[in-house]
Amino acid sequence: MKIPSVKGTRDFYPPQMAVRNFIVDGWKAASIRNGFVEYDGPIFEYLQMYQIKSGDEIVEQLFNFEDRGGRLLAIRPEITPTLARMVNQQINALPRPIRWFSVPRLCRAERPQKGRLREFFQWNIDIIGVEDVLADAEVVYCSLDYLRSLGLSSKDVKAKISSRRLLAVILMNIGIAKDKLETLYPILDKKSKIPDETFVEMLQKEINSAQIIQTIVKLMDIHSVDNIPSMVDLNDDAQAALNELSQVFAYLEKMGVGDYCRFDMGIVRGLAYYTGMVFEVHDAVGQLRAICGGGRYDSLLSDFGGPKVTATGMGMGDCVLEILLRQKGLLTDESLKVQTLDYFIACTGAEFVDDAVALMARIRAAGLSCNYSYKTAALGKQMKQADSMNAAKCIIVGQELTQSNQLVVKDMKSGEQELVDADTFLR
RNA sequence: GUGGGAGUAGCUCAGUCGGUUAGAGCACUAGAUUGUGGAUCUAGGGGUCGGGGGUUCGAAUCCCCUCUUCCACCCCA
Repeated sequence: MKIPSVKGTRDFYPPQMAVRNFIVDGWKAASIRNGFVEYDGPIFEYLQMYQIKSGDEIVEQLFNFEDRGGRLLAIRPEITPTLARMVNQQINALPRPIRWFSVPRLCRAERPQKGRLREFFQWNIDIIGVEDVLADAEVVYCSLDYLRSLGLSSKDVKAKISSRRLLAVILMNIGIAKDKLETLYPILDKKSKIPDETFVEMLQKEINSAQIIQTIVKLMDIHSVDNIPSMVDLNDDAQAALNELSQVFAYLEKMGVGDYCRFDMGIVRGLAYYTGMVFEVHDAVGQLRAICGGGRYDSLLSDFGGPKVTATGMGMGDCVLEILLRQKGLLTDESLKVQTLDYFIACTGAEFVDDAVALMARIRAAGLSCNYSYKTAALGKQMKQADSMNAAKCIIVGQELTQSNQLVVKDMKSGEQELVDADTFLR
């Protein structure tokens, strides 16, 4: 009986594993050079943890089960609640600021589609305990630093940045009632996916004033915070929020990634818990879903029973990223090389197997990678194997050993070979 | 959860007005090549045509159900 793989999961055969490692290794390297340290938690938690942050509707979107002790558990669909729990548990002992990263394997019981599977990896970085918007800028920078290191330029990807706080005060400044905000957010968030007429129609259902709608439409089209004051009369609250976001852009400019970044009021993000800057990185064409997203969430720790501590962070999944990298041809042969070897040992007859095995052990003990063929048949076959394993060098153990105690060492790239004394080799 | 496209060898696919023993390229294995790799040539293995049911003398082909996958919605932490 053949059992298929489960819907929305992937098997990582060596070539796919090479891609995954390429992505994950890059994430870790970027985290470390940006001054983050790694953490991880369990892959399942109490179901309740996810209900706290996302409500009861979330239950049907994650994999949950009851253990033999009657505990209601869920496989983690995100790691932020775990982070909040872990930080809260040791909040007084942890030196601040907390700059942590993780690359958790996550599961969500959603219908799979392009760029979204039921099991995936997600890079998370978070800075906890820094109120300055410099931390927000750093989170954006870190994401872009990674993408840039892969060879993605500002023509390939764009960081669209906004601010929940600014959005709220601007909308109220132009005459939107506070209790209308929550119904408007999803509409603004959809703007980039729908025709302009549809956008206006949706606004008309919520807003009576044609002038206010007109102002919103205009605001949605601007891509620099500098243009906002000329379009809206700002009160002190709004001016403060604007200054804050301007500072984020100023920092990003200083960090050298200003050309990747632009203001976009259409970035709202689904989660209600964002309190300040929010951002998403998209492919420049806008054909894929977001590559990454994040923002400031100042009440998350307190939602999980901890103190009110400010935080900002970002998550980036591997699915969309891989699609983009393939589209841009950035998964090179070098990055996808499944195996490389320092040495491959070929021997020309069964009488040399003992010598070859001893040599193999000596090379491996020296910390170098080495492989050999289980068959001593045709030398050509063994050379072929050496080639397919990407061996840098091939050692031929044969008559030279009995005649003059020498090994043939062949450089597979140049094709040149030399005779080396067997006793002094690697010693 | 809703709607649409697709499923034939490990991969990419051809093959349907229903008809003999289901094909190609790539990949894999072996040989040409028993002391020299990437190339070439030759041969071979590998398929219950996604699964189940139905129509029929006869189904990869037509019908129904189901599973998987892709795409668009819902949602997106």
